[in-house]
Amino acid sequence: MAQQRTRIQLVNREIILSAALEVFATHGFRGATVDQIAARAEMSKPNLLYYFRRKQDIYRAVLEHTLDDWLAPLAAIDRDGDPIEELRRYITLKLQMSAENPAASRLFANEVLAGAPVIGDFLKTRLRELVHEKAGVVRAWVGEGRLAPVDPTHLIFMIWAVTQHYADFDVQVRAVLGSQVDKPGFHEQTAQAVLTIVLNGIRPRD
Amino acid sequence: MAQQRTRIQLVNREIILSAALEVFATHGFRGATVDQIAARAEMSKPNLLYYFRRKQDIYRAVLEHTLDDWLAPLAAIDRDGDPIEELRRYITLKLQMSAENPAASRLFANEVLAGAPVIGDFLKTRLRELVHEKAGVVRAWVGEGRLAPVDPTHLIFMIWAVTQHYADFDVQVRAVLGSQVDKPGFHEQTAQAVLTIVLNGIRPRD
DNA sequence: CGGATTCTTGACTATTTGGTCAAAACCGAG
DNA sequence: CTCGGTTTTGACCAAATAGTCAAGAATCCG
Repeated sequence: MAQQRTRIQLVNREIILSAALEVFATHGFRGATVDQIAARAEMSKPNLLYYFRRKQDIYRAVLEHTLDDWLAPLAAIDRDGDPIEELRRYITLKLQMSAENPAASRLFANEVLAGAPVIGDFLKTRLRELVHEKAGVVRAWVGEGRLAPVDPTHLIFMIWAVTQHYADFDVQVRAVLGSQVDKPGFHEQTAQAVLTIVLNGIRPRD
Repeated sequence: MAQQRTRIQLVNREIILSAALEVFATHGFRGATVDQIAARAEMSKPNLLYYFRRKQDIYRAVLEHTLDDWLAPLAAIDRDGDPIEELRRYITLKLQMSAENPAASRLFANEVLAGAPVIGDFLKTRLRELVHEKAGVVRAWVGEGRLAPVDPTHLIFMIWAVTQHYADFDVQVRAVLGSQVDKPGFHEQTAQAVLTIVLNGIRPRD
């Protein structure tokens, strides 16, 4: 009974996680309420608490549910590929994720803004190691003259900042750009603009 | 009596705004509590509510207190200056503000993440106008061949994203970089890295 | 079908939280 | 010092919120 998952359980846990993602992404852990999540999941609060006994449990589950996806694109950067092409792919992938799942980006933003009480360990271990590894790759590329001399870690931060900005600050972007955000081709135009600047910024000059 | 401000009032309002900035910046409006703010301001809750009658009033006051400063650097971009130098100055100034007053940056981040319920109008009017004006300046520079062909609005977004990232995601930056964040010269090194990539990214190529 | 198990929820509790109020403490001008 | 206004706070209230519980409804399995 402990680990057994019925079909209903699988379905309902998914519904809850998806509802909770939206609510936590908008208001953060402290600002979100269990009632809000239950309402969005269209079930009673006690029913929701039947699947996750505490608010914390839902929050942790949502975070874990998203953490791995988040790292995948960075992990995929290949030391043996062409530097500009690898970074183009990385930036494109991150922009795509921000566009397709902005709530995930906002969830992290809220968690980090609050001081990363839950994912602090993750940041200091797995994330840190991965960044150092990939910074090493970039550093090697720079050493071979295949990239302009750039600080590898700050380059990674910059890519995170820019790509996640379009998810986290969507409301601001909309306020400035208006309806054109929803026009087809907007994401491509954004990708084009970001790629132009960043890739030109790191392309080796002679 | 209505508008009269005694010395004590001026002092205490400052203390409250400063305490509230920290709390709202960390937990957002909904996640922050009046008790937390009162504790940080080292006064009783009723005393705090003597100066600001509602939580909303404190929040609005803190936001307004910070909004104008936030726009100043962008407003200072001068069409008649050298494009690269103007943007270097803008980026440097924004990075400096993020370093000196990270709480202000986080306050906005939280507000925008929550859907900008309070500053939504501001974003759609004053911010929008200012961005369009300065985008026009950048567009003119590009037209004159003094900058590489870049989308002006996305350039502004990119600068915001990168500069504010170091304030908003400070915890993450620290997790990855460790204690070196506190070493003297870190901010200069960051500015160097950011300026190198962005400015090279938009410098005209021939 | 029928009994055991799983799922669902109305009603409830304890705690937290935003906000009030009246009275006490404080302060500053005469 | 004294008196009027200002500031401060302990005690309180109502609403919101996390979480419980027992009992009813649905589902599964033989």
